[in-house]
Amino acid sequence: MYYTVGEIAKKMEVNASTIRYYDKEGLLPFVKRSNGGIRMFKDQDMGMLNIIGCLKQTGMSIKDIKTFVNYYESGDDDFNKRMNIIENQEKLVQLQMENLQKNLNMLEYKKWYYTKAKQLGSLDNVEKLPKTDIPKMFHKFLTK
Amino acid sequence: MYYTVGEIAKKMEVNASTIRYYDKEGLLPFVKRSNGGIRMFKDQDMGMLNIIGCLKQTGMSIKDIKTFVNYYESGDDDFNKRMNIIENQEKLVQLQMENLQKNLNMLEYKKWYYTKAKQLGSLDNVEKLPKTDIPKMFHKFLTK
DNA sequence: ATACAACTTAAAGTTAACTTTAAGTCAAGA
DNA sequence: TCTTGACTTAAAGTTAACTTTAAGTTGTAT
Repeated sequence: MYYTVGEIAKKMEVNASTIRYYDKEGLLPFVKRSNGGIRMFKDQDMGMLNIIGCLKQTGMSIKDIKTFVNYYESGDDDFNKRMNIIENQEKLVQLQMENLQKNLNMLEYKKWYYTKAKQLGSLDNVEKLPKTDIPKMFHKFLTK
Repeated sequence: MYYTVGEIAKKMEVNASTIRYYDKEGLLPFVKRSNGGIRMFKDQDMGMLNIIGCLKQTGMSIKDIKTFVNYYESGDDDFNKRMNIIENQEKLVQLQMENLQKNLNMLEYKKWYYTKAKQLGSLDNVEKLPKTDIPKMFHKFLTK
């Protein structure tokens, strides 16, 4: 069972031209062609397409994804290189999540701030609140 | 107490030219100038700089941050607009985190996969494993 | 008063990751 | 066989968010 570039694009929820671009950049060396030159994706290719999508969604550049893909082409003999890339990416994702969590806390603070401003009638009145009236979790966001 | 563009850039861990670019794009209408034209940042400005940094780090475009900032300039009278932006951004951040978590799970699967390949001697041997030998949490990543 | 590091602007340059265009080819159905 | 929608490539275009450059100004320290 084979899939065309358009079918794969739909599955991956990207533009077909994006898939062609990835191919041109060397991310899809495993994709075979028909006699007429049409790309023929196999079910078996989905594993690689998914990991490529995963690396892309977690911020890896096309260039670095290419490096990763090329370790596959060079055979079965060294899992460590691929493993290192995966483990490093895992650490990067954890950092991204920690950073997002910090930013989420800041947004929570701003929400509290505006809610309080509505209650008290103005932003100035929130600024005048004693520190004891500000939830402890928000103290780190105070500028003065 | 005033800070120059360079001092603020250091605090925010960005290039000074980035701050100037943000100013040019209308993100910093609250920054006053000296008679000679030098930007003078106040401690009081840090709150806005921090929320700008937060919105930027969570993926908001310069254009949309500008919209948010402009609600401040238009005064104290409508917290709802700012609140809506903050709440919407919060939802976006939650989606980002959920997405990162899914990708982290995929990376975990790949790590398991390579570890297993090392144990069994080849990638093919991992492919041959019966489903019962694959942790349940990874079943969703199986392509066949 | 002079030096000099850091500031100023406008404009041009950079980068990554697509996206579009143009001109043509493939392959499945009527 | 013909039509037609989806495929092909190479090359040019787009976008956002900076970053650099050039030429000049400011302000602090000696």
